[in-house]
Amino acid sequence: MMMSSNTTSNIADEETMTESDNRKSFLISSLLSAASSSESMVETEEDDEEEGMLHDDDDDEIVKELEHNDEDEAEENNNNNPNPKQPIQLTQIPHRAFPKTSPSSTLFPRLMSSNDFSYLYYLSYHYFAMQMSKNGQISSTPLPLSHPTLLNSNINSLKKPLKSSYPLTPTSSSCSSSPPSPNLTNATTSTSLNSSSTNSRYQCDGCSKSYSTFGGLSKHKQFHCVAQIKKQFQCKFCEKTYNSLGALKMHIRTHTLPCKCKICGKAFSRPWLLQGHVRTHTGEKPFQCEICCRAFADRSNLRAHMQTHSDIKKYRCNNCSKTFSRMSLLNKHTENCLQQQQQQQHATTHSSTDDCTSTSMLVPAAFSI
DNA sequence: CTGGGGACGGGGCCC
DNA sequence: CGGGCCCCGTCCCCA
Repeated sequence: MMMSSNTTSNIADEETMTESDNRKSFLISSLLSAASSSESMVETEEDDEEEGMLHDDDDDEIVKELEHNDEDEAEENNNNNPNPKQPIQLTQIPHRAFPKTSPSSTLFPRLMSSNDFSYLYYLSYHYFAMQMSKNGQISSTPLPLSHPTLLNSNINSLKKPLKSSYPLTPTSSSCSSSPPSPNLTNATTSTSLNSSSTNSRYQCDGCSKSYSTFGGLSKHKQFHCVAQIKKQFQCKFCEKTYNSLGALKMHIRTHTLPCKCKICGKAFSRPWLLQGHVRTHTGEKPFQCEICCRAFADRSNLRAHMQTHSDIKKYRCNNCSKTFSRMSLLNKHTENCLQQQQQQQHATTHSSTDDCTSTSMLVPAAFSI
């Protein structure tokens, strides 16, 4: 069994690596194609705010608890943006780098690992800087952290000290030539701003990192601030985290189990699970096998049953080519088959290298065909 | 031990 | 955004 899980994880790792490469290639191509349009690739501050305010009007009690601070932060974001029509022309461009409706948006939630986001944001920001440079608004060369504008800033006046070691340089100075004016009249905001007249900073209240622009802060909150992301999408009942609020809500149902059977009182996470359970009481079996006319209450069970009518079953042992209707049967078989194989190998040779054969053991026939 | 069925969980997609 | 549904998967039980 251990070997089975190991081989499975090996395969999964390989697939993950290739998927990761493909995603990066996809992202790069997306960015390059978007670069062909002068308005592309630039996320607006409005977009940042919009995505930062994911759940303002959410009336789900549980989610409210999870996000009880978000509304305040969102409001603060609004206050931090005193003049939406401020100079950064990019704010008027109603375009997001990764449109929600594009195929990339369906891929996007899978990219929520910190590495992917860092990579993604780095590329998008690079293009952002290039566009700004083309427009003559900023220098395309990021200022080093030792730039005089930073050295001269009164770091001590910050609510918390600026951590200059923060890896992503876009926060440091690239847009500092024309930052939107921080709302110094807002009490909450003003406490997190640098009082320096020329280097007002926007500070993340989650991790204390500060930024020269509101956009930089928004980007940080959206993509990099672990505290923010974790708070937005982590389940309060367990350690699971999700890339979207909808996925989190769906998961939370597995804890709250809102659907209860009126007959036996058993609770389920979703209505259709309850519906299937009720069939165990009523005896209803709406799914019938077209071959033997046997009826089933569960479609998945019918599907598994259909495998019994087929000579070629879905899951195949790559070692002995025997096929199975279910993965669990294949796993059981694999254990024994692997042990037999190892015994044979041990008997014939003292070679201990059997990784390759074991790796192919768990590949389902559906994937190997 | 093997094969199959029953019951159920959970992520994702579609409307 | 939520509900319904699909699909894949697991666990348990039994013949």
